[in-house]
Amino acid sequence: MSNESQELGVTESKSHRPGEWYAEVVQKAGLADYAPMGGFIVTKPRGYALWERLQDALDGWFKETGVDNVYFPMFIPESFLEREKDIVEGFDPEVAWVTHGGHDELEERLAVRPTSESIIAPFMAEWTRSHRDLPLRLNQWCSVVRWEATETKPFFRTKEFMWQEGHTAHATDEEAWAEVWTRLGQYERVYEEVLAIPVLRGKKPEHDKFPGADTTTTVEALMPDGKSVQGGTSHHLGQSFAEAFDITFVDENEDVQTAHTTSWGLSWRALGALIMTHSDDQGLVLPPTIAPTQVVIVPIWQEDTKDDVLAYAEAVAEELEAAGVRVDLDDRDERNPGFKFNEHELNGVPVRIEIGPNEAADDEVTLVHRPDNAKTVEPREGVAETVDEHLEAVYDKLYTAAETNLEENIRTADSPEEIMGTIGQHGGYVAVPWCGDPACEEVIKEKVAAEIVMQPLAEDGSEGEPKAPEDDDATCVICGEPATEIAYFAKSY
RNA sequence: GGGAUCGUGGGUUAGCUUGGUAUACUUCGGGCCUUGGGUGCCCGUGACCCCGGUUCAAAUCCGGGCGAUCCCA
Repeated sequence: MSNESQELGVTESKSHRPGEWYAEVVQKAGLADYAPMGGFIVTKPRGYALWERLQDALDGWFKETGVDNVYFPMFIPESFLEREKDIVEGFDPEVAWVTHGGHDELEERLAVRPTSESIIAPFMAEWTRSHRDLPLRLNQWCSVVRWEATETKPFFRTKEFMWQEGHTAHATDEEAWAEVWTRLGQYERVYEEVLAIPVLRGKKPEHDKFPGADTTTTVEALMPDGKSVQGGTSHHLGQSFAEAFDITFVDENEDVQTAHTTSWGLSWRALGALIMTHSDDQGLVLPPTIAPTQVVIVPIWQEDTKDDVLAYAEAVAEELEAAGVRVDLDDRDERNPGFKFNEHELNGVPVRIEIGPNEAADDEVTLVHRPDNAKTVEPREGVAETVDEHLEAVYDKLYTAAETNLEENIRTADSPEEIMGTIGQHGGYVAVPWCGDPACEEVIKEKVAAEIVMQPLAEDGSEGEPKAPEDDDATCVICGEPATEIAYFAKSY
């Protein structure tokens, strides 16, 4: 930075102080502000635009695969919430309650939804009469509130957060499983194809499932500081919700059957992962897939070249726009190019095109990649195609870097001490054979605040069995009993 | 759940130890200058987180709250 007193950009270091750095990027790149109440944020236009792109992608895939959008009230009567006991117990400590309407106390208090199973399920029950009504696939885009006392972080953990929650009912267990895998696959896809973040897919250990679920599956992303983020979850709810809320149907043989249900959700925590994964000490870095502006053109002129340069730049902008590129021509007169470079870097525009008298004279454009400042001079001819190639190259750079980080940070261990030592030293995942006893996890958790975040699955299309260790005689690294499962330990957000 | 640090114009910050008129940069508005990495000049707007206490007097000292960040469980 040429002038230390000008702190328009990011001043914190990602590697040394990730917490402060993250907070600064979020604010200075104009993604969000802190709200007056602790734990809430105000999502600004550029931040919300990211959410909208993610939403567009997922929503399109949902609709292609038989899901209809709906909207249920944000308030849930207490009596509804109580119908599924695991939900009550699971969410009780973090439910926000409405007790008054105007000046009058309500007869029955209303929960601000922490999740909507208990208000959607009764309606699914009403709407499901025969096997012909199934499968029933509903989704809603909304916010939910979980009044956690723990420390909050914009997008990663806020008391109110935006998400989508899908709720489905099926005639058979197999169909419900197929649903669980479809949605988990779509979550994996949104991370890998839109956010440029590779993920691990697996299941949560039994004691860490969604309240009331039979199985909770998850995609986990590894952050550069070595902590794991639960990127999205897809739950097989078995028949417990269907029983509690009476979701039954008459089958082909005129017998009454209980449905099998699923639910699945992905929140704006995905944006937290996005920001954390790719951004650097210059500010935000975004993959072109999700960047509100994919290309910024910065014209560089002298007094006598201004008209020519601008005309040339405008023509390039128009051509790109016509080709469907989200392009912005930054022709502000009151800023010099250096200022603009810095500003667009802070905001995470993936590709910059510099156009000055030299480019205009030689029928060229200069392209610069945001992640690594790689500079290329390309011919003006066919600029739209060239830009597409560069956008793809930027995506690949980001994905490859994240993939390398993930691959290099999955380790193994032969003892509890080694698990703790490895996580303490490197962070990341430590994969070990595990007997399945939560007490063994507790041993690690107490000492280093790392837990089992994920267990790889035996195979897709299965019923969520965890993958077994390759060695048939494997023993639990912690207690020495026979181990039939593999567990990934990590610190988590 | 426990501990630590911090809170001054929109952003960054000086002042706080030793109480007395609040410093500068930047942004923003206006004017001039002109442009290959935060350019230069002039003018203007704009702040002591909240509540209470001590005091003639509080940004400063004390207590409580709220908020932020970090560390540990």
